[in-house]
Amino acid sequence: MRKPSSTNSENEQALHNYCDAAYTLSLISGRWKLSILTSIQNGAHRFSLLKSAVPLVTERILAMQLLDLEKSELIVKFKNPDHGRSATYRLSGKGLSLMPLIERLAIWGIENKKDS
Amino acid sequence: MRKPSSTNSENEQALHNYCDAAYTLSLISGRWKLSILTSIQNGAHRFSLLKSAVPLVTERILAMQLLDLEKSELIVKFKNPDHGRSATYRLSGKGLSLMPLIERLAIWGIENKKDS
DNA sequence: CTCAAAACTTACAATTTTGTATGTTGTCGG
DNA sequence: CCGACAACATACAAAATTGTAAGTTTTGAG
Repeated sequence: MRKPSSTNSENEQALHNYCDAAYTLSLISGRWKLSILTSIQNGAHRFSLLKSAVPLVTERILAMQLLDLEKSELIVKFKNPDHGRSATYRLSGKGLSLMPLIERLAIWGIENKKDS
Repeated sequence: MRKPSSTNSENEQALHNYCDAAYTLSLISGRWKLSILTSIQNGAHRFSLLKSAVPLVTERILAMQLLDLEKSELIVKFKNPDHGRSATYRLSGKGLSLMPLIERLAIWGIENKKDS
């Protein structure tokens, strides 16, 4: 779905090469990703659980974001070989190591959210 | 440029109400914002300085992101009343308080960037 | 005074993300 | 065996972001 050669994606690459924070940010930016990560951490390990843990997300978007997170290696998908269609999602070590940072983002948000 | 009533923006609002980290993230997501913030911190206080401090950014996008950051109150724009067209950009208190978090994002990025 | 540069603005196009609707495939309870 | 449900996939549309090109004011140097 992404063009490998467009000014847009080339700029993104270049940015990630000199701005490490922007690289990290890119892994977690995506409408529902933070909510998904915290939901998984809170025990929602299955697709249907995540669907209700993350209000308003649609199945398509949820599947996409899960795939992204998996590609970024923040989560791991375990397929149960017995049951063809049944997987569980868990945070990877990488994902876990990111959670304290996300927690700090949340704290900052609470303290600085505008009242408007 | 944003539709006030679209599923997209309504979802964003709802998300920010229950996920504080996502709120914070939304203030700094935007292709060049992190690079702009760190450049300002490093002394690039003028438009033209930022233009060269942030490689590849175009004037239009730079102006947009600066406006966004100003609206989010992460930076402050000081207009020199003597000179009509001359402003300086500084980090606000809010912006400054976010910098340590951005630094941690960068550290995580360095440690976890894939070698691929 | 004149010309170049700074600091934008405007109109437009390409790219990317998000959402809607519907279809598919396997599994499980009864 | 059968319909319901979980866990996706596909085709499409809407919205949002990013980039391109060019124009507009000041202003400062010469």
